[in-house]
Amino acid sequence: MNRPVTPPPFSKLPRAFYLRSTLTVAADLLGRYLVKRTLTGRLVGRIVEVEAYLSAMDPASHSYNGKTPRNEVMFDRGGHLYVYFTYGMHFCSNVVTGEEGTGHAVLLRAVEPLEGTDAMRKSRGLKSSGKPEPLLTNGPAKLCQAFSIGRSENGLDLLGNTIYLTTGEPCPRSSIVRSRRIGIRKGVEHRWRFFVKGNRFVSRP
DNA sequence: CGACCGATTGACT
DNA sequence: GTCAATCGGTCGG
Repeated sequence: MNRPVTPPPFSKLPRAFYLRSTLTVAADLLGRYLVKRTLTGRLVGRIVEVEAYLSAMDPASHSYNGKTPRNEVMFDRGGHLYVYFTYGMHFCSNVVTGEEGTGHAVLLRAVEPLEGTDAMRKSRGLKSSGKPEPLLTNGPAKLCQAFSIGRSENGLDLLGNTIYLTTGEPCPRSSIVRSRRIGIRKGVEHRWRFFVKGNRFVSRP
């Protein structure tokens, strides 16, 4: 077998990708591929929507009040996965950015399913049908369910071989839309949400 | 400890 | 548009 982990022309994003400023990373995440390797195959999705959370300057961020048992992964070095449980039933996943101790992260809000869509449908509890549908992964908790991302994935290093991001198809700046984040009630809200213009897999237009 | 509540989703008026 | 589901994290007493 020995099938390559990242078949050309896609390669795993390097540590340096995640160590840049959070807003830069957020915008640059659009178009990249989220990959999860499982026992039965790969799950792949193209990132089309993200939100940045900026620690001490951001009342809406879990890291606003410093490190706690729940958010400690946010303070890891950039390139780790922060997964949290919310509303008693949902998981959401973030990419940690910046140097160790900063507490910044980018929430993955939506991806376009590219590979492993049958497994995603099964994980989502949806009936089989033909083409990939936005319902599979057009929300932060939906994509976690589709990719089976939960407590055991919290803290994973994205430079490992379980879950990682690849170069994918970087989104041209002209196709990036910036808006206020969704569902934020604390503090004065910022335009720290980024999504691919006109993409039908985005959670909300 | 008890109380409040959330970076959501899906069902429904 | 409204609203309940459901429970761990966080904070106040």
